[in-house]
Amino acid sequence: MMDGQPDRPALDGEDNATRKRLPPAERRQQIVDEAVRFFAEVGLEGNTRELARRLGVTQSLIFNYFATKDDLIEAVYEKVYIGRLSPDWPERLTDRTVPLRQRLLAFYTEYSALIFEREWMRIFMFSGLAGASLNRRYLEHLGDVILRPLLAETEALAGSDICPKMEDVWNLHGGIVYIGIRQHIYRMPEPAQPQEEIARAIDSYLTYFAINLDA
Amino acid sequence: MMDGQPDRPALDGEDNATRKRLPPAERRQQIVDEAVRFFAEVGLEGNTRELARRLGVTQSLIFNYFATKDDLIEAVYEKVYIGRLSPDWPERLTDRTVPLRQRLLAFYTEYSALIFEREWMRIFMFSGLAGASLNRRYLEHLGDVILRPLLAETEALAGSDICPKMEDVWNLHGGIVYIGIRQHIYRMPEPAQPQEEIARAIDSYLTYFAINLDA
DNA sequence: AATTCTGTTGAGCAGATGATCTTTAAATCC
DNA sequence: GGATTTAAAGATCATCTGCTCAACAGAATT
Repeated sequence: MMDGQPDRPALDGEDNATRKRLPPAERRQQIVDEAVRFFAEVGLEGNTRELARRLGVTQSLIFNYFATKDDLIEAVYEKVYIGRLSPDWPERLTDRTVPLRQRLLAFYTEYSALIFEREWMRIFMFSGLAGASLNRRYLEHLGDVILRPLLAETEALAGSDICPKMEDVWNLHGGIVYIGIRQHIYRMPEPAQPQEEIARAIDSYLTYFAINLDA
Repeated sequence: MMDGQPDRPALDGEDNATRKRLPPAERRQQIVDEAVRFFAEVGLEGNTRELARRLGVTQSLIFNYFATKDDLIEAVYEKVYIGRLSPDWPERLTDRTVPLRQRLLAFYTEYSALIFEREWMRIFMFSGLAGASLNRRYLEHLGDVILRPLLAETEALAGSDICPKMEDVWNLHGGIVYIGIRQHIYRMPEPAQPQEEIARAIDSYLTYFAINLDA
């Protein structure tokens, strides 16, 4: 710093009292939480000084909790990826006492509520572009525990002469995810009825395989 | 530079002869071309020294052709975005002497050949994340000149009681584009039969509106 | 109240990065 | 062939950025 100004700026309001001497676990989490917001906004190349400014702490403090910036980013990944895929979905998706359409609606209603979130969408995209293996692993996992079972359910009910394939399930999934991409990556206006949009995508999928929407 | 090494590194083979004193227009284009490849690979925050190294020129030369790095990025956008949407598609998509399925297949075959390209896909995504207005403008344009006409064509042929909406067209489009995203952003393995995948997405779309696939 | 412990700060380093400017040398003109 | 023009190189600046470390001060312990 040229002018001798320390890295720690004037605090912007609110947390003037809470700023000092937090229990390490709490401070660490505070840093990760803010880092998620920050990196989601500006990208993973956002600098640690700006992040520190937003936290109302010095930049050096961050390196007290994370040896390197990459470690911090790793913690951000963890925070963002963990728990995104609820483990009970595979079971609920294959519960044949419930109509398939209803299962699909339930799943994509919950799932879209989880992922149509600016922070998740953008960090997922940033990390994907950066080549993080987490993305591929996440998608492979999704393919295994959600989409593949879904294909089996479709096969079990398919009435037409068209044989369901994995690509069809990916197409259903992609069409729905693209709603979130348009909104949060390209910042297009939020759709008026995202729920209905999802429902129509599901109906289109089911209709293609001549599956009755009521069962 | 600590060791007095100039910014210009040893040339990597091939262009040892062509390296000097090109006509300005040619050099400028050479820089933009390489910048597209480079930024597509590492992101828009890729540094100019590395870019210069790849070009086999000094870093300062780049600033002889572009006042700022932002100007260079602007030129990259131009190069990548220009001509991506062929002006004769709106006409061909509305040519009702051809079956709609055939028109859709022709369009998405050509369009996917254009956009399922790593450079385009990634620069489009990088610029979208960076908040470049070009993205939104491009998508709005696409909506106006491609998707909206497509909706009209669908309406004209729709046989079922379901009224086609713009969201349905976006869903078709999104599902197809997502194939490219999976491949080039998340680096999933290339689909075995992208053409067939596209055809099935189109058929699913048409079937939903009870449109005969042959007309 | 004095001491110890430790979360936090302040100052600064080394290397990276966008940008500038003087100098060099390849091509063109006379 | 010498002078002129102008791409391109070389050197360097100011700032930024990840990271380090000694010093400080708030809280717990005795």
